[in-house]
Amino acid sequence: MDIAEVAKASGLPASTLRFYEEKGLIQSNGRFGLRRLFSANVIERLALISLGRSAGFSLDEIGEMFTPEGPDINRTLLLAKADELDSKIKALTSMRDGLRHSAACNAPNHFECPKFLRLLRVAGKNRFRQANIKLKRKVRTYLP
Amino acid sequence: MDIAEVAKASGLPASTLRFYEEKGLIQSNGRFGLRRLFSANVIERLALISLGRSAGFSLDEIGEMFTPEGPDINRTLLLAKADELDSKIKALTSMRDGLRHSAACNAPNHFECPKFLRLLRVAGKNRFRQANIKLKRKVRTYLP
DNA sequence: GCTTGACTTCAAGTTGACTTGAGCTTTTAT
DNA sequence: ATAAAAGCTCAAGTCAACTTGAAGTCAAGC
Repeated sequence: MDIAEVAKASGLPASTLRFYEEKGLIQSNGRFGLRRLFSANVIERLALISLGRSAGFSLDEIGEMFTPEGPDINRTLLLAKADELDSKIKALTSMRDGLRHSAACNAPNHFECPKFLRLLRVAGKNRFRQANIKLKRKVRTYLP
Repeated sequence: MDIAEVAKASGLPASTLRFYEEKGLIQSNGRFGLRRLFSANVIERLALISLGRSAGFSLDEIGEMFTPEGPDINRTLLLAKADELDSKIKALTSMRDGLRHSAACNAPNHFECPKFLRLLRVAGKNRFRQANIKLKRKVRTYLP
């Protein structure tokens, strides 16, 4: 397949495909003149990348999942990611419930609605930041 | 409360709190000298912001949820966001299942495991990009 | 009364994930 | 045979969400 076909099939712009190739997330298997040639299985790989992105993983993290550094390290990493997703799913679910409730609720302000506040507090229990932000943030110096 | 107390209670650095205030996501209610004073309810608001961020909303989107432009527009927006979250939850769930399966599976490569590929295809059905990326991306010129 | 340390502002820097543009080459349609 | 369309590379630009740094202010403790 040439890059335009991959773009069409995956829904990603060609520039993104070149960028992903440069990052090592996908491979082209040869050239026709200058032009990259891709094999069909790149589509599945791109689907997985999109899925991972939408789940909040960084491209680097997705890359790690593809290239197991050792058999056990990889397994452990995958399970850790799965657990991370679990708490993300919980947060999303309470966010969703909160939004639905807010839409139905006739309190003047969501912050005055006890149901909303309860959802907020429940959700706050498994609080976390986005993975890629968490990783790069240094130890804070604002606390004693 | 002064900014350090808010930082401690919310887990966010003071610089972020100033940044959020500048963006209009939170308000300080007065000053003591130069120093901002916050009322205690800012903590709940920050919890909601963190929750929204972890659910993948941009700060601008979160801001929109706070400031209803009209009573109905707001309600519709909230429900739309809730639906968006629903498909996000589905994607995360299949991603999580895929990861857990991969960790347990002994196929040499996840792409050779039919169970994994099936999960991938199911997840691909409700494919989407991250909201903030989707919003800024122009109409693509790569397709005919 | 002066130092200290927590605060302030404002501008500039950073990071991840792409996109855009310039300038070139190659394929394809006429 | 030639021009348009599609690819290519490589550098630079963009955007959101913060962070960092410099330079100043101010209340509190000694």
